[in-house]
Amino acid sequence: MHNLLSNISPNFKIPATAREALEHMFVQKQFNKNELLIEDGQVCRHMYFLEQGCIRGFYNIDGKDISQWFGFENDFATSFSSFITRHAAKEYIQVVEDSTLWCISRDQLDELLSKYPELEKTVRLIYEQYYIRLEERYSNAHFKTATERYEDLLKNSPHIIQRMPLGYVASYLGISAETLSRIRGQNKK
Amino acid sequence: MHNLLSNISPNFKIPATAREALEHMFVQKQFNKNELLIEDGQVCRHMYFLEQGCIRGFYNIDGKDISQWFGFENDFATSFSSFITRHAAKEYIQVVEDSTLWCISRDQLDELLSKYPELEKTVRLIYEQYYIRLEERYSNAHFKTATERYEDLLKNSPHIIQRMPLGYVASYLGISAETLSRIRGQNKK
DNA sequence: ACTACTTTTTGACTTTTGTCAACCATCTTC
DNA sequence: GAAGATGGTTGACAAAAGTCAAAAAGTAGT
Repeated sequence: MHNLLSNISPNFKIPATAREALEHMFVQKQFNKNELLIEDGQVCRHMYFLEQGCIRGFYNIDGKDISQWFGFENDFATSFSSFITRHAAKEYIQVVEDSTLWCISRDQLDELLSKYPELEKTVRLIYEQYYIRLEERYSNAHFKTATERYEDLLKNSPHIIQRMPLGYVASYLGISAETLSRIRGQNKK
Repeated sequence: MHNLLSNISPNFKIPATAREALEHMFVQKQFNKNELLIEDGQVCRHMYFLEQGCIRGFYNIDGKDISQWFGFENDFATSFSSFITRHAAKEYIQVVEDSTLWCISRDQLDELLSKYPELEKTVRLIYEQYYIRLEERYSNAHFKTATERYEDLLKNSPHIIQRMPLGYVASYLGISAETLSRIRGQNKK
């Protein structure tokens, strides 16, 4: 549990009262490459915190999969809208490298928040950070060309390019794998 | 103030203790068509609640403006990342129809939340809703063609098409005004 | 080290969308 | 009610990216 608390804490204060409960509710689990944490059609009942490894969320559209987001060490991840609304998810979550994750169920999180309302603020601040990230991603996708999007990613999130297969990155950028391969080829010269 | 409370309340409970303070802190203001609530480079210090009218957030890229979001009656709106981080905004907020807005400053909101921590949960729930909306918007933009995106918008948010000029809608969908005009022409047949 | 499998690259061609320019229709305003 | 704005439409052409197919490179697993 060390990692979770030590990695949330630098940015967000966790009230001492809630620390212990938090430690008890998150459970550490090990997953192997290519395992699916959730599938399209299931309700996503867990929130994950990545201690080690990486995962991705993706949609399946007409047999093609399209990466939606990537998660690395110290990120929280879940199929957010399913987790919150308790409706069936439209996405899959796949383990990309063998990973060590901490899990908490929606019910436990609710319990935690109602017992320790002083955690609400921590959660709000985390949400703010994730909202801003998503907004940034959205606006980049909006007004940049494929090449610019790739170069931005290379500059701002090189770990994505280093650790995720090209095909995953291509759909994340909203382009075909062939186009990404060509862009990358161009860039080397 | 009636509208704000009555329109938040159906979805979110506002603790009675905080009601009055909330009413005092939001100030009603009137804005005219084409006024800018904030400009690129300024810090956005206010959060707005739309009682009547509509507004949009847009980026200016190489002299072109690109709509980022639209706000209508009973929406909250601000240049979120600037409001939260207190850094300069990268976007403009423009009043599209003459509008009646309720405003609260960041400092007042902070004050409100520290005096009435029971509001944290309300804010968290509002954030969840907005996050899910943005995620939906993002994924649609990601894997649908221009025509599908237009048809989705027509189905799910016809008010946008009815109340926003075609040029604003086009950049919101990530396509040129000409392409949108052609799609719309096709659809009529 | 060899096969089987997956991922990436390359080439030829097609489709989609963008750009530029002209044109038309309102709507405002003096 | 004429003169500008503003917003929307249309056409011709150009550019960007997608598709299909095949080759090449990389990665396991035995």
